[in-house]
Amino acid sequence: MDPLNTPVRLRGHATWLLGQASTQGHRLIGERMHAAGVTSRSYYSLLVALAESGPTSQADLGRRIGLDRSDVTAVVTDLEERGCLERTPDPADRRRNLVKITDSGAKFLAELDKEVVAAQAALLEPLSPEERDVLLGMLGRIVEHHTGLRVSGTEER
Amino acid sequence: MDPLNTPVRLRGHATWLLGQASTQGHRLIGERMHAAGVTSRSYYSLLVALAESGPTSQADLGRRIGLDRSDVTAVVTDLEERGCLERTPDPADRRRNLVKITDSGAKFLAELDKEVVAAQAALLEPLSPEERDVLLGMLGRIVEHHTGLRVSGTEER
DNA sequence: CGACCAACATTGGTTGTGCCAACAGTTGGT
DNA sequence: ACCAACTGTTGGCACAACCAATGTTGGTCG
Repeated sequence: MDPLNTPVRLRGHATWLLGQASTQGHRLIGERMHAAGVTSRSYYSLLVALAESGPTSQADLGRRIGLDRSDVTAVVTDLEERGCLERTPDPADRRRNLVKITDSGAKFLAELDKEVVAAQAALLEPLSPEERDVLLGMLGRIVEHHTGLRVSGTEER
Repeated sequence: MDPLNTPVRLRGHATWLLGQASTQGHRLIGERMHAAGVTSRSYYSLLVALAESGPTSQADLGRRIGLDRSDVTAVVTDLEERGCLERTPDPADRRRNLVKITDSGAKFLAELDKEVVAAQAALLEPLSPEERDVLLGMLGRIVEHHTGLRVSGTEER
């Protein structure tokens, strides 16, 4: 695109700016993810959710990261083939699969995490540390307002 | 998704927050656009670009709003059938189509504009007017830094 | 002048992602 | 015994972004 001639009226809209900024962020993350051998951002989300709360069902994982059950199946299958997680039938509830992260998976997640953190820094580069906090706080409030999500950093009393 | 159990590590990342906020914005705009009889956001962008700078070629329009030439063709065709714009071969350069907005198109754009502006307000509702300015300013700097775009509000000297 | 390359609009196709529908197996409650 | 709800899986749809090939026209350079 020709950045210098973007219509003025568009550039002032929050939705447009958010979309552009989000695209840049996804681009930065996508590049680094791809270099680490992963095509989709869902892989990272799922591993994070898995590491944060022990063995769970696939449906639960999907609900937590906002991924459809069907898509969870694909990601889990792929990550299982890579040895990043184990998928075993839950003896207590035979509908479920108990998904557990492996040591190899944890190492892989650490790799991805480094890339993701680096991408954040690259994206926010033009902002000072204080400004970054302000930005994250405001974005958190917006997301919280529209989704009911309790974003961290809101417990200031 | 289950907003209450989103992994903490995800919620703190700027890319995740930006993605969520951007999604909310697109949802709000999408709903209102759909109510106004339009399916894609590109329609609005294209009309804005067209209104802002007289008759132009399709390629130019596409470059300005970041839309592929092929997609521009589809949108222009549809908008032409609705009577929102006129597409005539450029006598000076017979490769091009001269695209010009019509009165009816300008009226339609005004309608869409109302919806878009309302969507901005809805999205930023939890922020004070001053905070909105700060947010837009910071987002502008991020976009500017990663795309080379000169976002309005940066000419402070 | 002719040869060549760049730009234009159009058609058609590919990819990635989110979402929905149906299915069989399972659980818990009434 | 029945029924509603849940689980994992497969398959498909819709939409946006993007890419490739085509026929045409403009401009440039030898």
